[in-house]
Amino acid sequence: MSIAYAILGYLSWTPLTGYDLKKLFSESTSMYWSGNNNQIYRTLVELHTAGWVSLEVQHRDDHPSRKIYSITAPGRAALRDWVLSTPELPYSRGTFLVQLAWADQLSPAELDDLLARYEEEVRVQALMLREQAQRKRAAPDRTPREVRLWDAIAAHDIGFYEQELAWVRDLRRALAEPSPHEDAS
Amino acid sequence: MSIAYAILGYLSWTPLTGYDLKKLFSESTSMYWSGNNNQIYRTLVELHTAGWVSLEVQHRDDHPSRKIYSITAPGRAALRDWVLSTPELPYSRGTFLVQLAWADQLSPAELDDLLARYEEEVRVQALMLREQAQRKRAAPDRTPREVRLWDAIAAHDIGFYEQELAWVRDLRRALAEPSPHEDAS
DNA sequence: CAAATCATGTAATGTGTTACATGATTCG
DNA sequence: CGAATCATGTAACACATTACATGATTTG
Repeated sequence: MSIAYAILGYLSWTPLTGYDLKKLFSESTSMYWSGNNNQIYRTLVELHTAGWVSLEVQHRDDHPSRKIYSITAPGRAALRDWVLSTPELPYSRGTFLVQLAWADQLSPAELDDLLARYEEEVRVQALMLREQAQRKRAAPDRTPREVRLWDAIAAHDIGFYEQELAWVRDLRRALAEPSPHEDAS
Repeated sequence: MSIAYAILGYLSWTPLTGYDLKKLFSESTSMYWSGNNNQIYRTLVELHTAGWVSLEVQHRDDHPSRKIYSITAPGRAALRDWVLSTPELPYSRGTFLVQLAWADQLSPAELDDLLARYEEEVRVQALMLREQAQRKRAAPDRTPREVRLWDAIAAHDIGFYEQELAWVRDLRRALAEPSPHEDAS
């Protein structure tokens, strides 16, 4: 899809500068683009030429001037169309599964160590997200349903890492036991 | 990381051509690169200049000639190092959560319809993977532990979509109920 | 006064996909 | 004989990240 609609989404709340958007993206896990400005500034230019955002340049002596972007009516319509468009399947990615695929060359101890390191990373991440979700409980001027949706999004992220944690723990437990059926009659 | 180690991994089993690798990648969900050849052929050249693979060109009159790649000793060492390297956190991605973030502009019916369409897509995918996992139960000449690892990888994929399914069903159920705390005293 | 933050952007590079191009062989 | 598969590769483009560049303001 591209970052364009995520930017339109934020602008549908309130006008923002490129720098504001950059911060929003780097703070959010679900809006996963890593707060890199190349894409943001380029996309804002594209959105502007498409007529989906308008901009007001704020010249200020003593201050660097800011470009404040606002969503336009066509922009709102485009956002709405996109939100209603057929959703795509999500996917889970990480190099770890690829590492694991070729991990049979490792000794049992090495393999368990690898899994333990992974488990620890995932555990910390899950914990972090859970805490963060509680801290962020300040709903500004959003509707109750919107708050619910954002809560569901946060819960999704947490669930993902908790599922990952359960999976790796299961695997470690299974590998610790003697291999099944190996001495089949 | 890049596709390079996945290629080395496959070659650690048996020598293969670029075309073979292309098929392997497009068949596998966990080896997620979509079987596109640009990357594969380019990477094979890079691996060759790095000395991690060797190639034998099979000229055959009447047939298109094939380049058969084999892993070298340094290639095996590099693969082993990489497998032992610090695993990275996985991430779940999909545009759907971004759509959902701005879905409060929809009517309740539109929103539920969107969620229903997503649920259906995810349900089908989970089913497909579950069936596929059962069909693929033929272990060639792999060790029992390796079979276990690959089973775990398949289970991971299935678990991901089943978790997704449970999440979207929960959300639909929650949204069907009257909003909680809305008339807080 | 040094470091962090505000605010804009460009350059280089990496990663990934689709489509194009070529030509032989095999299978229905 | 037409379509699928084998087998190689290139071109164009989309998406993403890191690093660079500039310069003012605020904060410790």
